[in-house]
Amino acid sequence: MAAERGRRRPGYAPGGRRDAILDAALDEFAAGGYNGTSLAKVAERAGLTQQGLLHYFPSKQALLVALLNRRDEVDADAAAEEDGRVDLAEVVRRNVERPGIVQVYTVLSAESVTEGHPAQEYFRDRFERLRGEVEGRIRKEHGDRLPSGVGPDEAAALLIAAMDGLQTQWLHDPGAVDMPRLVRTLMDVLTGPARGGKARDAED
Amino acid sequence: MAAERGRRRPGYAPGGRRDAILDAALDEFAAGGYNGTSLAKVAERAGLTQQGLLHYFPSKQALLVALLNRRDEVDADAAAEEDGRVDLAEVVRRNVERPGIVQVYTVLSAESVTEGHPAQEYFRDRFERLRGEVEGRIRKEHGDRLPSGVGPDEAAALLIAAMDGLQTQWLHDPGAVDMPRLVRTLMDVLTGPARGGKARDAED
DNA sequence: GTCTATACCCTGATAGAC
DNA sequence: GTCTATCAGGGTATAGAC
Repeated sequence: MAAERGRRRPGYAPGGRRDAILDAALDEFAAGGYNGTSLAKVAERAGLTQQGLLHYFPSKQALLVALLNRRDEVDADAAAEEDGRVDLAEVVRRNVERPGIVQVYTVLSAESVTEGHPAQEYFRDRFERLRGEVEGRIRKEHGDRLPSGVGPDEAAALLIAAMDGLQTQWLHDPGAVDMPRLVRTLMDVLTGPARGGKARDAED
Repeated sequence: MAAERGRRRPGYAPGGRRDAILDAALDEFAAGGYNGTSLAKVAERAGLTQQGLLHYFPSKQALLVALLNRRDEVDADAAAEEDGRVDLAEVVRRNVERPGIVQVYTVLSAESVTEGHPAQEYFRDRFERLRGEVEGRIRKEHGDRLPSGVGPDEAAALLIAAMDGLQTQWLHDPGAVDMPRLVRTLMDVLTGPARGGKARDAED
């Protein structure tokens, strides 16, 4: 389902040029943002020239869009594997091991609020979809009103916001915030006192 | 206290060139980020040439630093007026009226996690200071352990994170999230059931 | 499919006239 | 204090050889 997009997709297999370029773009956009990264840098990391890169992606903007779409496909595949669940605590645990991914996401989601940024629509839609998914999951698990008195829609927006904000703090100073623990804490507090399975493991 | 910095500060008064340039830089950095903004654009908005601008600020980096420092002074003055309190709910209420300010902050705080960004140190320090201030305020008002069982340090990191994350969502889609309401909700939930003065006003 | 060559514009910054 | 002139470099993108 997430596997076909264009007609034939030249070189999607591992080792394919297209994917190598997208990998390089991910690293470079993470390191410098979209505006701060040149096609030449991406190309060099992928092992070809800037003009060679433009054979696969006709413009810098197209490269960014392709990168974001690929991310969605990977996520969709992963979600399918674990049966459609959206376990935020698990997402956070994984993210701590992948600072690169976290950094592209953090940088691009903020950079894209600027005028005419090519990822504007992407992130607006993504936030909307994400809020809906998390809200639905909360509603299914805890009902239409959480014990804390908070609505599932509010809890969803707050959880997503906190995760993003914590990522920014964490990227600036990885030792300063314990993301998995804090997200766990917030979930516990939102979903009400001593509810939703095993609460905290450690005592403090 | 926050009023002197250099020796004499040429033209700090309203109408002063220096301040006009910083105002322009604020708007332009908000619209395009640091990397996405040229000195020429800032200069044009301020009503002089790029080279004229460089007479006041020797480099683009110096301009950014000056901008961030001025923001701190303004904040410090404002905080002094209301007697050192850090009322987050009030901050959010005000921010909704100033999308420009919110946008520079959001864009720059994320952009500055990139390699070699000139505002890295500024934001790392700012987050650290902010966490400390909010934690201290919570501790003074609610004690060393909140009724919810959450520590003041955790609550501080979460509140700041949620505010920043909500700003990003809000900038992408202003109608999608009610920032003041959501922050209020989070504060209530963190500080425990029906504590901390008047809880929610509306019923729903 | 990948390269060289190159067009064309924008960038931050310097030198120096007025 | 502000401008014109200018530099050296880098940006995206196109044309066309191989």
